[in-house]
Amino acid sequence: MENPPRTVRVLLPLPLADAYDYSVPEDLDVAAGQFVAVPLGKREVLGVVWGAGSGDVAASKLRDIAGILPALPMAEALRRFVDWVAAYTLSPPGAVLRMAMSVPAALEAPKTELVYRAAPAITGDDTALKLTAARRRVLEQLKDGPALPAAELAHLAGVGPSVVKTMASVGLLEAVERTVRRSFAEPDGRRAGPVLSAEQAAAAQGLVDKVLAPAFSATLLDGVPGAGKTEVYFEAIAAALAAGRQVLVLLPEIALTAQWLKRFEDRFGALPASWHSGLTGLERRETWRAIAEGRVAVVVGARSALFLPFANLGLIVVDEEHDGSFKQEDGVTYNARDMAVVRARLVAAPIVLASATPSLESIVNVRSGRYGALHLSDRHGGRDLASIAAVDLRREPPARGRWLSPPVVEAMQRTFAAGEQTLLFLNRRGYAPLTLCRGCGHGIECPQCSAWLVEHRFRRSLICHHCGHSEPPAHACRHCGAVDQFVACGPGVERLAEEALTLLPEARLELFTSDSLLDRDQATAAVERMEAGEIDILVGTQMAAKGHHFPNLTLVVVVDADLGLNGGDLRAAERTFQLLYQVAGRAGREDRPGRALVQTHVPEHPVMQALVSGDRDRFVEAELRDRQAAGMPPFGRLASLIVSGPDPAAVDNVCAALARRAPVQDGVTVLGPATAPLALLRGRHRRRFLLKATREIAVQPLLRTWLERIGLPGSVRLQVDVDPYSFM
DNA sequence: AGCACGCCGACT
DNA sequence: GTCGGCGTGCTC
Repeated sequence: MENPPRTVRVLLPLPLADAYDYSVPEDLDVAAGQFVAVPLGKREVLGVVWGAGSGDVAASKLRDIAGILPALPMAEALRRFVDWVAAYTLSPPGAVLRMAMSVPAALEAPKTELVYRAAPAITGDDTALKLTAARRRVLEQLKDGPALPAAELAHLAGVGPSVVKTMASVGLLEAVERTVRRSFAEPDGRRAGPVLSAEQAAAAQGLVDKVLAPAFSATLLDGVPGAGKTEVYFEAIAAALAAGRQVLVLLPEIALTAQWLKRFEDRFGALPASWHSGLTGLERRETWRAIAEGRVAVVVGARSALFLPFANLGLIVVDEEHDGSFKQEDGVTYNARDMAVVRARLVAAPIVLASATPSLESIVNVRSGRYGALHLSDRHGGRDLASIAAVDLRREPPARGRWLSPPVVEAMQRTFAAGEQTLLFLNRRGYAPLTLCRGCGHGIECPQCSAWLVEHRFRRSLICHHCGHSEPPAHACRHCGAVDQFVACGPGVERLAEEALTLLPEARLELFTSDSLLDRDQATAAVERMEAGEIDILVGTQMAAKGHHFPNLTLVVVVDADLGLNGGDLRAAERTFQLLYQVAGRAGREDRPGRALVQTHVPEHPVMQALVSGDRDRFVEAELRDRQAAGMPPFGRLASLIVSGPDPAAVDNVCAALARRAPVQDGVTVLGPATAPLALLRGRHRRRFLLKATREIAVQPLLRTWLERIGLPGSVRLQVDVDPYSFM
């Protein structure tokens, strides 16, 4: 009797609702986690065996698995992580799997090369075969060393390539096929670390204990800038390395700098593997494989590194854990910091969340006992925190058409005269955020978004910061036809640079933005010029503020501290405080505290008060009270829905259907539909709903029921964002 | 995500 | 008359 066909569920890296069943040919031996090739429609795609067949599709529809890929199977913990993230974010599991299969080339058989070794029965003093001097040198070379490729062997033995070939053909050498593997430098966890202060040593020991446990734990490492958080978590990394476990360090992309890598190399004698958008295809493939095979011990990367196939993960570190860029906003919307905690739990490993300005979420998690906490209150090098002063723009406004107030100008002049460096910080790219026509008063708008086009003089174009649309600067107004009547309104970093140069024409000034520094190398070079004192004034966006320490930087000017407070979303105050505190912390050097001048129209605002007084805790308490009173995160839960489409009527229809079926339940509030602040984005009209729930209520089942039977016309998209950060 | 099928404008 | 534009829908 014939066996019934075996079937398995195969998850495909596509945004399908669920895994598909496939039948398994007799001659294949499949196990959960294996990467397989399967037919899908007319093509063949790669997927992962997710488990036993579900049986809920007709046997006649089933197709055979085409083959098993010669790659290590995906570990169960990673498969469970994919399912977990999908369920939490309400994404199709395949869309999450896609992030865990970002390097399909790494699943193919690795390249091989022929290497040569001495044939077994032959030794260097066998005289039966013609052992010329050249041949003897070749065998000598192989005597104690590894097998080698022909070219390398010939070179090392000082013979021509033909000698090796002939030796192989007469049986003196034996060719073996070997897979080509890039080797990775091995950071040394046993190297002596720096001398730590008593406080640092105690915190480090706390983390080391967690690593040695080894079990899931989450610890918030909270320390003022300069307190040596990095040195402390490096000790945890050292312990993990010594225990033979892998380590993942997540950094915001922008903080993944040459300076951080150098500190790591100084401590461990080798660079970690880094994982970021700038890797080439080959680098990705080799790194991915080496991580899966456990040949890479430490990976530092941006949020996408969270989905790498670690063989033996023993520690996760999330540095700058408060940073908003851990939240992915497109595709699967997930927060890499929060999901990192989940991944740590699934592999039973400790996680360290480090920050000088922890998120309110993490602070509340510490208070509720879910996370442990370690505090560093001293600045290790004896360097004092910069003194922060607010400049009241209402009392001391800049000159007309200028953006720097008199006290700031004076401070810049003094700093320059003293041979020290200034950072002008303005979180706004380009020359001017708005271009108006004097003739009719119309601003130049993006044709596909409800947003102004930002003038970029550096790139000679008007650019939409939301969709990337760019057009040449106009001469005639499209509305009234007036020629050359355009006027730039408001400052961007480029305009600020112009002003700074009119104030200090002899100063060496550089722009530090993603527009002027096009890649990692250029950014590194600019940092090096700044470190070497070849720059007097650095004008930059937050790119300049994160992940760098400049020893001769003594003046930091926050040109528009109110910028982040506008719009007034949930996290505006928290985010502004974190950013400005971090920027201000750039000022100061070993022998002298720096100054930070914060230009604001609202010096009485709690954020400014907290910055000036240095009283972070009071600010945090006030903010927590407000959030609790409003039932907002971290005390309540939020999920946002964005309905978008090219046809506003179709979008409104979907919104009406959603509004009719909105959940009605104690502890749950649904706000909307409302026109999104970015009402038009890439030609799509957008409406928002916001679901607010108390902390005990899981929003996912609620959302699933709500959205279950909402029909979407093809052109209308519905985007779900659990724990939203952006309210645009 | 692809790749088909499908129904309306500019070409041989 | 067809070639082809991308809207809509399916893939175990």
